[in-house]
Amino acid sequence: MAAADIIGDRQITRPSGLAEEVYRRIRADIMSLKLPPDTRVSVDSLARELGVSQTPIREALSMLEANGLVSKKHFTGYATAPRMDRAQLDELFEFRLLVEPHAARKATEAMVSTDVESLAQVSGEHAPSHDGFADMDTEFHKLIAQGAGNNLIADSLARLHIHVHIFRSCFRSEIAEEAVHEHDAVIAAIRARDGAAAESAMRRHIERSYGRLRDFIND
Amino acid sequence: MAAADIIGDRQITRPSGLAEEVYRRIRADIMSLKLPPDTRVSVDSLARELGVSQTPIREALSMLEANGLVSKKHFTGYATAPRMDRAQLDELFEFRLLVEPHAARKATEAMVSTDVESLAQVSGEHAPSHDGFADMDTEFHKLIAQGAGNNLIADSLARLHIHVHIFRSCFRSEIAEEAVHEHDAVIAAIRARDGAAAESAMRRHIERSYGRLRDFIND
DNA sequence: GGATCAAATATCCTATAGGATTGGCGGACC
DNA sequence: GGTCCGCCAATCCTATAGGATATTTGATCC
Repeated sequence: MAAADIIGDRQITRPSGLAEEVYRRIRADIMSLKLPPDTRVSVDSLARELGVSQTPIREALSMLEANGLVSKKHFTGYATAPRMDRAQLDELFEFRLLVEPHAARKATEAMVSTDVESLAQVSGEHAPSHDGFADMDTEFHKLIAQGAGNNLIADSLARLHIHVHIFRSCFRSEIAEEAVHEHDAVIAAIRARDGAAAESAMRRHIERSYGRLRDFIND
Repeated sequence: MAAADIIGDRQITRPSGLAEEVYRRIRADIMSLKLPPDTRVSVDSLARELGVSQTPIREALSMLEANGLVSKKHFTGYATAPRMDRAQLDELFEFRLLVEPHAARKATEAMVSTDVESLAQVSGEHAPSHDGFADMDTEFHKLIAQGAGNNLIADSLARLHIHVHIFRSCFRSEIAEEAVHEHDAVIAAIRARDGAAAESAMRRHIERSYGRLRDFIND
């Protein structure tokens, strides 16, 4: 967000620090499954590959570790977090079910019309590809969380949503159609300024999403 | 927890990594207000003070930054996070009010009797000092969150509770008495296996806690 | 006296070299 | 054939030197 006003592709300057840039890069690689779950990540290799020193790599990996995307074992190295098992999926959706419906209700009261327009823009049939839907889904939930006006909630959900994204990508689930309809139901309720309806529509969406993902796992 | 079987005081070995040890140390200094909010933190000074190289200091500070306890400004250095303002306090307690009553209800159903015993042990008049109450309060909420059996919830609340601790320490509030009674009400409800009562007792506790802290701030 | 500009300092950021430790591999032994 | 032991490679951890930048201080000018 701070380094958004770069014109060209060149590294004109690094106004926001090199470690953060590395952080974004590695996080993107994890989310795109270029670094699959439970994979060793070497500091040396990354330093050579990205053409930077080891220090920013270490800082980036430390931040990723604090966010639960990689884990460190002493004198052994870093590794991407293993794919979520059944218990973790349950915990994650219990949490989402607790927080996101409340956020939807509050967003209904707090969002101004321009916010609702932005929200409507990340729904619909615009991007039928898998990655396109994933990005739209991420943006949809992010906008609602931000619309609720609570940064703590928005940050917590963003952190968790990364793991949902990875899990879903692992199985290349093609379930965009239903989810888009459920998103639209939430948007319609917000448009109608019906907080209770938005809350229950979001609850229904998350429950259904949970059901769709749960089928992929049996542990 | 991993380095619990050390016999002597000597540094026999560091099984859990040096960066993590530095992390704990700095976090402890922040929580004890030895590093007050909005204070510059120099990497060089810390390296000299703790007698270690800069690398583990940087890793520790990166982790602290990811947890919101310090912030980094490019080419300027690290600084401890400023004290919470009114808006952040509101957000934090909205979040707690959303999550902790639910955790209390679930813990009522999930905790076994030995867990309840542990819980009862961190209440009462054992430690009337300010720091003693703070530690007991931290432990109380941690045990309930863990008792609910959801690590995500427990971790999120633990992360937030640090900020509550700092805020409270800034004002040296002497409000132990009421809070202990409220804690006891929660414990009694859990003992009676009354989930609804535990939930409402926890909600009442957090609302009251919010009211006590809100008085200190006027922004 | 207040404001502006330039030099100095302190700090971070990067890069490289060397020491310490873990995990895996091959061979010897029972 | 199974098990144990020593060696090797990979990796992390530490230390130090040098370049770049923001903040501060002081002098000069209006």
